[in-house]
Formats: sequence, structure tokens, C-alpha cells
Amino acid sequence: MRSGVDDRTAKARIRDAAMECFAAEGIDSTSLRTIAAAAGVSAGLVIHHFGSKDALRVACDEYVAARIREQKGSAMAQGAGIDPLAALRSTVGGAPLLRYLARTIVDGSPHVDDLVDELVNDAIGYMETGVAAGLLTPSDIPRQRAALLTLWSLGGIVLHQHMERLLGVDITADFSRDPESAAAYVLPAMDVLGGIITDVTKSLWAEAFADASNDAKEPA
Amino acid sequence: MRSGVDDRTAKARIRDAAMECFAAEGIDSTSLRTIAAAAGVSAGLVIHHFGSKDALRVACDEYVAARIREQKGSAMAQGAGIDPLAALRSTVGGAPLLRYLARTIVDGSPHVDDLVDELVNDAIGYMETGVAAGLLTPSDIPRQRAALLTLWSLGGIVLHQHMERLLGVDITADFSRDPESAAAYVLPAMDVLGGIITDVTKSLWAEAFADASNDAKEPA
DNA sequence: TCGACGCCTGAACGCATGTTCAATAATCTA
DNA sequence: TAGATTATTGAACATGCGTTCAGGCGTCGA
Repeated sequence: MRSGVDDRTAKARIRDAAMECFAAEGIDSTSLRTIAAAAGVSAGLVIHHFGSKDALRVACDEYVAARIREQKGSAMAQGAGIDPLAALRSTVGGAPLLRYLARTIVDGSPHVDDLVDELVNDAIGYMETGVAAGLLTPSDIPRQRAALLTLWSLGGIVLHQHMERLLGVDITADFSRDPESAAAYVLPAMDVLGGIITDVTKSLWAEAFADASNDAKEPA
Repeated sequence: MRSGVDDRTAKARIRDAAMECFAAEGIDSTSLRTIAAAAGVSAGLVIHHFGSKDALRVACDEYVAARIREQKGSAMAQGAGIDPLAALRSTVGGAPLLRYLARTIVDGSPHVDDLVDELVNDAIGYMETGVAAGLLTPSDIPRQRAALLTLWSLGGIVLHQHMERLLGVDITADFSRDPESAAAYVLPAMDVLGGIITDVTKSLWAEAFADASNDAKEPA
């Protein structure tokens, strides 16, 4: 696909290599020399361009955040109401991006917290649209619903290796490019999101949390 | 609750300290000296008892696996059909256990893969019971449903810090001890698992994956 | 009483890490 | 073309790591 020569700047190559290495090995376990080798440069150059390993990580965080935000402007991806990460998948180079996101989210940092909050807020919007279009059921607690679904989806990405082993599908892949392979994830997701608890269970739990239920609607 | 003296053996104290440190900081980022300090011993003693840091990690893995298996024998925890990790929560010292599990699962190892498979298989059983009791809806793909729900739940544990920030509840806690605080997690979970997609969406997706749907029922 | 045997420490070792720095090559500016 | 600026390297450094090891401490059985 790409021509033989790599026309990315060294800085970009380092950033891309760092994201891949971080995603594959974990951030702390990845050494600067490993990243440098993957990018075809020296360890010193990594420092020269980014100042420190920590700053390199921040640069990666900002890059993935920027890509996510720029994707937001484009048309709402298919199935965004159900899969809060649908937009991310179809981003160019989505798989490495998503895998890095999973790593950096687990490690956690205030910087990343903001990004997660943003994903949740986006999901709230997507789901509102879905409800209006008759694709999703309305909810008394749309914020909590969106938060839970977003975190479950993100958590699934974090455990993508287990997902692949158990369901046989790489959920970091771009589903829109190969819808057939997505079935192994989408069908179980439909099964669960279609409702797995009966009315009996609902009333049982609703009774147990009768008082809390009223407080929960707008706790913020 | 506990008397002033710590009656655990040094080996047990080291293992417990290791699980807490690993869970809090990540496995690679935690040094032997940190663990040793937390356990009130020297770094040399850690090696003396476990041989190496890697062996210590394996010992932690085996310990959490053993605790999970021993819990399995007791009565099925309340809500096990919905929350595949319900049994784990009520385990003594469940929170550190669960938090360590989250870490070690992300890092991944064949040893841990087996444990996840076991959790999924348990979930299949729990859900069968739930369906028989009329608490859960039946499914054409019970294995995939159980796998997805287990991984989503585990992924939620992995992201428990975000869950706490967004929903205000520590999902590594033992819900059965303080059901009121669980509401912040259970209510959104009920909302999602009660069914968030409409019949319109279902038929839309079912159509899109019409051929794959038949293959998926028993792919193994 | 005495040696033997686990428990345990603290200093030491080798190694990999993140980072610094002087020097060189490449690129741009005027 | 001359000079300034940037890109890049490779060697060096300090630090913290996992691990080793010789030895001290306390507790037993004989």
C-alpha cells in the first residue's frame, strides 16, 4: 500500500513506534531503546524530540485524543448508538490507536480521564440520537447508561486478546471494512443488549433498590 | 478487627503485599523492594521464599485462582446469573483479590487464560440456572453470551477507577455487604441488560448478519 | 550444651534503564 | 558559498532493578 520509502518525519515515526510498542508490551515495560529500534533511530533522538519518556507518553496521549476529536466531526459511524467506540474503529490506523488507548486508560492519568469523560459524553449524544430514531429504548438514567456501556466497551478493548481467544474476533479491527468478521462480536452484543434479564428479575431488583432508584436519576 | 500482632507467616505477608502492590501500581512497575517494604521484610527474603519476582507473580496467580475455585463450592451468590463475578466479590478479601485479578488479566499469560476460561464456563452454568429459574431470557448462543458478559464485567473491574469516577461506586467492593452502595452500578447494569436496543435495531442487524447468524450458534 | 537448621538481613554484583553530552551530518538562510 | 540551525549519533553516566551471597539470629533435637 505504502511506497518503499517512509515519508513520515522521524518524530512521527518515533511516536507511531512508541504507540505500537506501548500497546504491545505495556508502557512501563517498553524501553526507550526498544522504541528507538522500532523507529529505526537512536535512543538519544527520542529524548531530543520529546524530552523524556514521560513526555513521549503524553505526546501519544494527545495524538490519540486529537485523532478521536477530529473523527468526531465526520458523519456518525454506523451503529454508534450501540458501540460507543464505533467512530474510533473507522479512524485511519484505528487498530493501533485503539490498542494504545486501552493501555493508557488502564495506567490512568488525569489527562486520560478527560478523554474517557469525553467518550462518555459523546456516547450520551449518540444514544439520544438513537432513541430519537427509534433504534434504542429510552432510559431514566441516560448518563449512567452511556457511562456503563462506554466502560464495558473500553474494557472489552483492554481485554481484546481474551475476546479474540473466546469469540474469535479482533475487536480492535475496523468493523466497517469487513462486516462479516464483526458478526462474532456483534451477535453476542445484540444478544446481551437486546435484553437478557426478564421482567421478573427487573421487578426483583427494582424492589431491592426502590429508594436508591429515585436518587440515581440525577445525582450530579 | 484484627489483633495488633500479625499472625500471618512472612511468606503470606509477602504474597498479600505483592498482590496489593501489583494491583495498585502494575506488575512491571512494582519493585521487589517496594513489596518487601510493604510486607516489612527485606528484598532478599522475597527471593528466598519465592525464588524470583516472576515466580512470585505466578504464586499470586495461583493463590487468586485457588480462592476463586474454593468459592465455587459454596452457595451460588445472589445475582450470579447477571454478574459473573458476584461470587468473587463476596470472597474474603475480595477487593484486593479482584483488583489483582484485573491487573494480571491485562498483562496476560497462558496461566491466566485458563482462569478466564474457567470464569466463562462458570458463567455459562450460572446463566443456565438463571434461565431455568425464569430470571434470564434464553439464548441461541449461551456460550458467546456468557463470554461477552464475563469479559465486559472483567473489563469493568480493570477500569474500576473510571467506574468509580463516573458512577461513584467501587465495583471491586463486596456488594452483598452493603447493597445500598451497589445501586449506582446495579441500576445502570439493569438498564443495559434489560435491553437497550429496540426490535427495529434487532431486525436491522439480524438482516445484516443473516448468514453469519446460523454459523455462530455452534462454531466450536 | 551444642551443633544443625530454617528465617532473615544487608551489602554487593551485574545489568538495563532513562538521560546527558560532545561531536558529526544534514538542511536551511542569507 | 558561509554561517547558523537542526537532526542524529554513540559513548558515557547515574540510578534502580532483580538477584546472589555470606553471615547473624533464634529455635529446635540430642
